[in-house]
Amino acid sequence: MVRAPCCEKMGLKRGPWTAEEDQILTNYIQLYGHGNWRALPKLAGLLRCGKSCRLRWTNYLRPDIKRGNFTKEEEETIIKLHQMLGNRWSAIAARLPGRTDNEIKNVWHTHLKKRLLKQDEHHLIDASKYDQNSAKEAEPPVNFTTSHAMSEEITMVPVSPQQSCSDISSSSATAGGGGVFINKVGSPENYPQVDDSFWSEVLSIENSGGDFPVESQVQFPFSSLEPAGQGYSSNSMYDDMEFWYNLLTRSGESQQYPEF
DNA sequence: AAATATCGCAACCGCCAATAT
DNA sequence: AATATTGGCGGTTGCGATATT
Repeated sequence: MVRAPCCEKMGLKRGPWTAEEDQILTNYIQLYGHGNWRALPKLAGLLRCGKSCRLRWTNYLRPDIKRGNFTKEEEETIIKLHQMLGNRWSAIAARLPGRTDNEIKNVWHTHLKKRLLKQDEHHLIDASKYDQNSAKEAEPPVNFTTSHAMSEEITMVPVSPQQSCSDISSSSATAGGGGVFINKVGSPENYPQVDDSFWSEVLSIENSGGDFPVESQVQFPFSSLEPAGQGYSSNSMYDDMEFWYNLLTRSGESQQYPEF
């Protein structure tokens, strides 16, 4: 099937919105809602395509949008959620009231990603200093961690043994050969791992019904994450987002995230 | 002061899943 | 069941503002 273009280019305006257009769109939606985005511009008297109207509304005009700079707490939340969820901006935005996926995506690309890269470089430098200083005394295990789980950029960063303890606790790590190694990023098995106590608690909840309401019980969205023989169904009744949010919030109760 | 580079953000594009017919 | 339509998402681009040379 050949999909019709989103909007006829002929005669429809593109580019930045004027204050007048904003006003028309806002007034119309406040009066009639936005049942059908495709029909909306015609009904409202706007020379825009429906997609453009929807984007303008959801990213800018919606009354519940929080404007202004992101707080430190919001930035940290984005970083943590990005570690868990990768580039699922809408899922991240769902946990940041008043912030849009577009805004979060922009902040990530323009601020947070660069900041993390710089910090990774610092870690690299520190680690190399550590290696040089300690090489004469003993061979330290070469540890690696990454602060960009599931992102498009994979940065493998050697860390000192002391540092690795806290870092690895909230990252995806496997021990072996005298060192700790992070799994490759990008496949389900590389998603966040938490310690055994977390999983055993989850399993006990699942098996017993637990103290938590049904809605908040952790489910496994990926069959590859399911503990063997536990009888989990891959077609989870809850979506992935709920799973990761539960994982994040519950694991965060007892574990410290790495400092950024 | 002018030219150039970089940054930040709004908007667009193409794809896909969900829904309607 | 097949096809058409719509909404939503993530990636990318374009452009004005600001910094640097």
